[in-house]
Amino acid sequence: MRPSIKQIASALNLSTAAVSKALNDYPDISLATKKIVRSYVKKVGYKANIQATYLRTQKTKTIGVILPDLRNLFFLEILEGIMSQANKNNYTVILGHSKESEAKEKKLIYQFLQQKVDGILMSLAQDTSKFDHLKDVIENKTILVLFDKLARTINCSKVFVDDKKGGFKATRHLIKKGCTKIAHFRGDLNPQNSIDRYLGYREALSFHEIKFDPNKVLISRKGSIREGYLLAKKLYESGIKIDGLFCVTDMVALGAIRFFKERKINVPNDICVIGFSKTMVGNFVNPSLSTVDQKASKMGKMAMKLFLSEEKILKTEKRLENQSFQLKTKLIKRESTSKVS
Amino acid sequence: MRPSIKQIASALNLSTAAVSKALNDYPDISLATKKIVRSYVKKVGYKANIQATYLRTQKTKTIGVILPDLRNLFFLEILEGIMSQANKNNYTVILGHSKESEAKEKKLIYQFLQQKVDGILMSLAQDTSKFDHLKDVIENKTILVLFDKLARTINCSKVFVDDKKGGFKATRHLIKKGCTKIAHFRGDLNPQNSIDRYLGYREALSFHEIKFDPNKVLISRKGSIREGYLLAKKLYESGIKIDGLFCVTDMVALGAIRFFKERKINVPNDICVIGFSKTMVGNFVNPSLSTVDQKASKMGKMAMKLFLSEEKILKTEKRLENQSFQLKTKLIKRESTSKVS
DNA sequence: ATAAATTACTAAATCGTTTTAGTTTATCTT
DNA sequence: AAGATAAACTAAAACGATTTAGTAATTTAT
Repeated sequence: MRPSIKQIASALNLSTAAVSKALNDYPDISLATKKIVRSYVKKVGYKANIQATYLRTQKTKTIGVILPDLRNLFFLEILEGIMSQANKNNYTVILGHSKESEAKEKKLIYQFLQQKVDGILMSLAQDTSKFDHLKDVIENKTILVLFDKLARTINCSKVFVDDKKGGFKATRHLIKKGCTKIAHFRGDLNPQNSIDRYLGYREALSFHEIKFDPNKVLISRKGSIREGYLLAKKLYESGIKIDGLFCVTDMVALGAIRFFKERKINVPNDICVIGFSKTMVGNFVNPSLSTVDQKASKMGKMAMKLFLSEEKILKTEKRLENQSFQLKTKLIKRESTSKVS
Repeated sequence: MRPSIKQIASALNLSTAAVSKALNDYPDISLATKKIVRSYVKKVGYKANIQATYLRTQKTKTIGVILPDLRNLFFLEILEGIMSQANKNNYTVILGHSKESEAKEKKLIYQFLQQKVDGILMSLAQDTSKFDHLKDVIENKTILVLFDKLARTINCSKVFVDDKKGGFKATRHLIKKGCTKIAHFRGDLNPQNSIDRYLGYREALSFHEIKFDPNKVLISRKGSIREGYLLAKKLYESGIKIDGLFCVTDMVALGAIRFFKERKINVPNDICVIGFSKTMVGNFVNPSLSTVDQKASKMGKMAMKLFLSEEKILKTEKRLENQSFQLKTKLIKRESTSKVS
């Protein structure tokens, strides 16, 4: 077992206070003593007990991260971004998996608050509609940073992508490729992201004076490959002709492409397809999938940075002060839209 | 802020001891008092401060998980398995990302020990060659469970897959499909997994009386798509003819397939290709990739279960007692080997 | 009726730190 | 030389729980 401060103190004939102060570089300890303490501590491999430290300082140097879907590479890249920053700043990361459920999300938040994390970084679950648990976080003087799926009305730090602009870019790209009959498989009505992507789609159409046709917009609730397949089938069987398709996620796009392949409809020559999110898979499929990069890793990094800056303010001014950061999307052109127009 | 036991005690005109005992169901507290305490606690939403509890009990109800690669879906499924079990048993999960580096792995372990986790569940980094840090875990009376990439010499609980049998199954599958000139892109010489898969490959060959040809075995160090591509190219340009290929990972297989496509070599008709791991991507590519399922999610669950059982033993008998669990692999037949033989 | 046993608590120590308020010794003023 | 100042510590309380040992009050046994 590792020694405690008490044992170190008695070994060096000092008080525990002196040892603690030496380690925390207090000015009322002589340099000589500090050196003795430091070298001894190094020798025996002492590390402060975090739990004990917390009890006095109320700081755990720990953050909680809640992700709605662990099988989604987008969130994993965000996680990677958060972790690399956390590591750099010596923070420990507690992970929670809400599985897109509001109830689980709530439970995790209370677990994290009980663990006395210094902050919670999270993306909301698909079906989260009430925000009381988020308010509780703030009331507990715990820093809250939302990323990707967020609640506009909650007063906390936020990192998000310009989904509308992203939807605009994706659609414009299809138009530039010569598509004129462009369908959109949008996400559910609830999270702002899918609404914004849809709005970007509409804006691009009207900007290029293409008439909007509500029959060309279908809703994907779960954003799965299977749903993409079924929506493509539904559209095809309804007899509506299209030459371009913008999907709310890469998964939906992959499903649609699978259907088109089965019907010998050539992508991109007959129909150009573009997704959203830059999931890793998009690069391996055939044809490779054009998409809109949400800069997941950067999003994670920014989330952690916002936390750190808020933590700094909290330390000195004893109040939470949040800020938002909007990331720019980037169009990724690949084979699924590589038609020569 | 949440109330402490002290505040609850004074509100109910009891001692802190009585409240604590009531909450922990001690027999020397009357049922009446227990009921009063419990209902009051529920009303004000009291939760024990974990850090304070730890200081006395030395139990944090926290485990640390170290993964070598966050972008690898295999590990993420394991993580998912661990997390679901952890959640069910009210354990908190601290996540660490070693990025396949021994140094990072070491640092994480010491961080986790400092956090006083009850156990560490991990898969070793690619370049881990010394195991002193693992021994330190055990010496600290912290439970250690290794999964997937493990160290045979370390005396701790282990969950692993029968890689040799898996390699055997994959190779036998190719043979059954009529392949006779079967190449193998094996992993590095270091982790046991790739050695075992290779041994399975050899065993299947000799079992079916196919002569082993060392020229048909190439080494992939990083297991990346790019490497798979380059190895396929190298083999092709060396003039060695093959009709079957077993790759150490799905990624390597995808790279190889990409090369074959470029050269208009048909998979599976000219060459059957099979990977290993059942990465999610394999299902989306064209042709879909045959592979060997390592049951990642189950592996995670088992790892957590081994931890829990060890924890139980530790509690009563004050000593670590470990056990191992070997998972069976499962052959996944898909298009990349669907040749009619 | 009195001693013994049981019930239902409380006091206080403890876990490992940090930090406030002293305290001792040495040094500086004047 | 006496008081003020500074330097370098120490004692002890505090954080929020748990737990051991002890103590009243009540019940049981003889």
